[in-house]
Amino acid sequence: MKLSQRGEYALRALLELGLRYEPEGGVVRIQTISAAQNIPKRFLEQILNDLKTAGILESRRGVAGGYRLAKPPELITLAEVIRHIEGPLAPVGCVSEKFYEACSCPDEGKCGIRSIMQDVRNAIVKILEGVTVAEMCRRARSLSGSATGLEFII
Amino acid sequence: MKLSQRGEYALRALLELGLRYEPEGGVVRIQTISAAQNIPKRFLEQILNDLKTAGILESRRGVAGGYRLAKPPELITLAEVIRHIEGPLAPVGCVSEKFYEACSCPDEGKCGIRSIMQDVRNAIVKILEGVTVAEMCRRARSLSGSATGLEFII
DNA sequence: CCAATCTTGATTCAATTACTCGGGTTTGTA
DNA sequence: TACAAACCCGAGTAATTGAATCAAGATTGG
Repeated sequence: MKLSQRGEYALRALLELGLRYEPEGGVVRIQTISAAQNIPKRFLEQILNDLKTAGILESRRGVAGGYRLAKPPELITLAEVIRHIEGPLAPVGCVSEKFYEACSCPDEGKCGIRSIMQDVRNAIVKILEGVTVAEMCRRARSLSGSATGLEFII
Repeated sequence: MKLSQRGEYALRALLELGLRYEPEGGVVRIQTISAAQNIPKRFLEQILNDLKTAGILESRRGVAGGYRLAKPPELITLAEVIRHIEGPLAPVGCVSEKFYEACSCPDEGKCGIRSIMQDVRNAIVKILEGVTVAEMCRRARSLSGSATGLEFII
């Protein structure tokens, strides 16, 4: 029932990019994110690239290069991110909407477990589809009791 | 975010034992559960034994041996079962009540992700602590539209 | 040109998962 | 008292996944 390290790093990177996001703003270097969020740089490289192919991030190469959100943080849901990095949100394949997989039980239609896992899936999806990167940033700011959460970094 | 095969098998076995449970009833053979639920027998052996050490099942050895629930199905929650087989219900270690683990983020107290994962954990726990083996059996019976769900087996 | 940066694909290493096996111990029955 | 049917227990193993790491290559600003 756990999020992988990779998934957690992805969220942390997006939080960082969200906090630094401005509509017409620039790009943030991998190195910066890696240092701020304590994520192994080479591993983060992979993850950001992966988020880029998902259309969640965009990048600029070369000497002033880096990454930024490909769309406003209000439009990126955590469900979308986790689904791309981890796969299904559902605890068992047979209740997944986006990644359905049959299970080996005698009759899926009469499975008491399935019916419960359905509920679990719905609860998880409801939360993660309702929370955006913007909301995540809002919570981070409010917890740190500051305006941007970057006072000690800038 | 997924339940392991082992965890799923454990639930399926408990469903089977729940459907066959009577307060002063007898014991069910591994072979029977394995056949009914389509679970590799040797693997199931391990799992049932594990559930036994957790106090969820009890067993009888010898020629008329087998397993049964160690307590009435109304008293066995899915949360208890999954926690014993899988570990934490929480999607990240830093929001787990029973299996807390620090994460590598810069400040756990100010982490926007943590606050959201807290919500996810609570939603999952609320469901799984509220559902018992008895409820799982009730759902299975109601889905199969029969009294016991075992008409074709007995 | 060159140095900083992203890009890409391969590779490594360890842990976990999902089983499988061989032999042990217990127990009801004949 | 055999004996066979069951559970018990500890290893072992093959495949997969997870978490990085590495080495070049391509792009860009100055």
